[in-house]
Amino acid sequence: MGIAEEAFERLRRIVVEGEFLERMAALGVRTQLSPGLIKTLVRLSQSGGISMGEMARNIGVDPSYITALVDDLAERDLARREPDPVDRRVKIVVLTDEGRRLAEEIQAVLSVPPASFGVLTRSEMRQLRDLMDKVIAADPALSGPPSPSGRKLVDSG
Amino acid sequence: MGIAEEAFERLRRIVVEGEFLERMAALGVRTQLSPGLIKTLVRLSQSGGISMGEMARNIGVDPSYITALVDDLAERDLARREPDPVDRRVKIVVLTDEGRRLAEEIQAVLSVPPASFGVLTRSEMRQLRDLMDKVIAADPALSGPPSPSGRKLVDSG
DNA sequence: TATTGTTATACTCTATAACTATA
DNA sequence: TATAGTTATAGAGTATAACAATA
Repeated sequence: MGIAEEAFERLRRIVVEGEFLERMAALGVRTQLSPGLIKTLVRLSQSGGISMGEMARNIGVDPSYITALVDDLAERDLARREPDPVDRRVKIVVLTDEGRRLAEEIQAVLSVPPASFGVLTRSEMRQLRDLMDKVIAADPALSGPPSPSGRKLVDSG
Repeated sequence: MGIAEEAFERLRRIVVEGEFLERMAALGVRTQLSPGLIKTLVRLSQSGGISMGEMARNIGVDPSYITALVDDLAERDLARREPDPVDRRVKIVVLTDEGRRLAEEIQAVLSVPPASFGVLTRSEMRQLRDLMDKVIAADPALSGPPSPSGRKLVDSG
């Protein structure tokens, strides 16, 4: 196993096997939102208004399931459909104020590092963040910022 | 957002939003194994022989579902139940040779870093790995090695 | 004719409750 | 009586196929 593999294997274990998973589960319980709904909400808050189809490609599920997902969010008053001004087939999904608030709350929770991160010094954390930024910048699917600055799609599928 | 949050938020994005997810999906398609089965297989190869109940606690699902999971693995000749020598209620699940082979193959795939890791220099990758090791060592749920060296459970839940 | 979204439906994943065997 | 595992069943989560409206 090369160094890159070793490094990534650690990364993966920390995220998918560590304390983080429990936190996701707890988040689901507290918000009463399924993983799919949480993902949808977060992506919506990153893109600030995308069509049903874009969303389907974006989070990698079938369009018919987006209908169900958005129905669900709409029933909870977290999102709503708006007509596209130029193509009447298209519906744009936008977050309500409450949806945006909840999405931000969720993202905050997701960003809280596991307690074990406490062993790193500030300088090590900076190092880590900079390394991660370099990797993210090199991944076209990730390099769009999480702030609502516009598009950022897998799209080319 | 502090530096720790920034660092972890990047980590999380790389693993859960990047190329890695597609790879997991592709793995599922190729092996015809559901995420639950893959997780079970990998955990089994890490512990080399645990009871149904331990497994349920270990991967965090209901015991009844472990029955279904192991039934499925057994049908595919990837695992089998063996009687516990001291408690006749207990069944020990062990991988077959083919199961072990497949589990190793899966772990190898999971460890392949995304292409974007290529932007890191060797020294940066070493830095990254060492930082991750430090974090893992501080997380009691993670600090058991993935090699088949015995137990390693969440257990205290 | 092709595309966006929806509906109806079915299949997969997972949990709850009741049960059997053993302790 | 309590615990390990199983069975039967029900509920989420998600996809496929057929459809309506618009392009």
